[in-house]
Amino acid sequence: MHFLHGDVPRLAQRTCLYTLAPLMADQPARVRIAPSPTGDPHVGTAYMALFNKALADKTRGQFLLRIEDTDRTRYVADSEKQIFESLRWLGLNYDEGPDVGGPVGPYRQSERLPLYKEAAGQLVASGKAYKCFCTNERLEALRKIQQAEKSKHQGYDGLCRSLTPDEVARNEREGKPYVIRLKMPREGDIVVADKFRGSVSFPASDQQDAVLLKSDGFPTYHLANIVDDHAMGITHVIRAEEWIASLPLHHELYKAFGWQEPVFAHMPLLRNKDKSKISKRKNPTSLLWYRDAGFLPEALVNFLSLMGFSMPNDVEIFSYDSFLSEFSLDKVNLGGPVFNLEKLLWLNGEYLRRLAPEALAERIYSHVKLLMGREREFADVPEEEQPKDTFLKDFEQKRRRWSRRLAELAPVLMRAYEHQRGMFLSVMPLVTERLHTLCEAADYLPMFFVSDFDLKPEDFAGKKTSPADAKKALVAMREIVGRLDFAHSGAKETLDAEGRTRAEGLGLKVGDFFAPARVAITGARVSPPLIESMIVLGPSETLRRLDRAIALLP
RNA sequence: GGCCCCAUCAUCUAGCGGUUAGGAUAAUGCCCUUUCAAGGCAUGUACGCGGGUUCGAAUCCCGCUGGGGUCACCA
Repeated sequence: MHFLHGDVPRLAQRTCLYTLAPLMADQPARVRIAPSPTGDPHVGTAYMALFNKALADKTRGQFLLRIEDTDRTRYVADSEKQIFESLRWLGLNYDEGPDVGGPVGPYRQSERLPLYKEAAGQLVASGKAYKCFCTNERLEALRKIQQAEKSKHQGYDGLCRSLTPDEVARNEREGKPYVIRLKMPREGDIVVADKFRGSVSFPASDQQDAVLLKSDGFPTYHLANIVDDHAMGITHVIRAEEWIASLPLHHELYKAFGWQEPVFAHMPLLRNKDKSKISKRKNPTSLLWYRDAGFLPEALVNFLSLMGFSMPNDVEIFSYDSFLSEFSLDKVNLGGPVFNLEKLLWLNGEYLRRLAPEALAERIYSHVKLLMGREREFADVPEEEQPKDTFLKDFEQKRRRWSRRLAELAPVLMRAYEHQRGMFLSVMPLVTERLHTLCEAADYLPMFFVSDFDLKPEDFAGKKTSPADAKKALVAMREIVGRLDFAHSGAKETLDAEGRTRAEGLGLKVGDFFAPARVAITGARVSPPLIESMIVLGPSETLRRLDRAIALLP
């Protein structure tokens, strides 16, 4: 028998959790996300929303949205609305929330202020918390000293904890502002359960008496969070790993109130390329960015579910429903996943390619509509504001250019979709496999609806071919096209075969023969397939473009 | 720095004591090809290190190292 080290108690705890787990899995879970309306809706919020919602759906429970707007200094007016919209865009709908209501509302913390005040008062009355009159100056000075001394204990020293009732009363009479702090234990370890980790232990001596109620009467996150989670019947708190450090405080708060603590499950943090916590400077973090760039919501959700979770049999492309059928909290991988935009781009392309022409056309139409009138937003940005990462910088530049083009052409493209539906649909097969994002359609779609290319003779010359060669090829091509029956089912093969014959006759490589026509027809060297494009455009437009190019060349 | 978390290819990951360590993205090469894609095929690349436990460790334990998070009257 070997009973070594300290692993016996830990094992015992794990065993205990595991035996409880199956029982709990069948209970409907009430879960929530609690974002703050302080800026653009964050990709991390969507990530947490996904895993929370999955647990709710899996257990036939409820998923709620609560707005944590207790910080008046960081409040951003539009933010809340954008959170609603982004979650809806992603299909991560919530059962209860500020804009949909529910039985335990209000779902906005600024509307629940009396609750927190009362809760804090209750703790003061029961001796679990106390009023602290320390000034900001004192706190700052304290912090400075602690840092200078590299003191083991960082944080509030608990001075006001020992104030007599008389002193408290006098301070209050004098109108001194105060905060309410929780009395944290000072000895021993604080051990808290975490669904993924078994348990996490913190030395109590490292803890400080945290502020629960600010001097402006607003609660801190910690107080509001616990009061609301309890009042709203939250059973599982699935949140980001950055919250582990406040686990002891939350645990002590539940204890102080005498409430049952929810199951905590701390998910890994999404990371930048350098492994640091995902951030605006190093990665697009705004959900609005992903929508504007033309990512499909289902692809983004799929991608997010790949962060820390994987399906059986190496399946990587799957719907939310199939994700759900396999989902389980204990399949979550705890290593911090790097958010890899390149892979998301690939995945989005996969989704795009699986869309039927009608569906793709509709998505492109909606996307163009979304960008309409927003040209100025997509103006080039100065070098110093561009991302440092070369891949991202490059993509961002292209994305701005694409978005600008789509925004400019929005009226034309929307009219085309509405009034030339057949033509619009027949273009879809030609662009679909070239797309990774919807905005990339800017490179392939417009040529079918506008022909104002600004071309010069040099544009028709190749590496080894002259404008004169180009002219010869174009004239030959015009001849072929002029005779071609566009309506015939074999038109493509005919044109291809005749083109090859003529190329040989002219002593040109097949590629060099078709290249000038490509420029003439599509306005670019890189384009959708030439012959198919001509067929979609029809004989008169094709000839018009060829003639114009021929006229342009000497 | 204190405390806490984490650790399989460059990246996302499979693996839960016995595998030629699998898949995907990216990269490279070839094929297909009128451009660009998409697609097909192929190649290289990983169990951080050191101790245990065991007949046998990527898998279990400990230590180290590395990375990350957190140390507010912000969330």
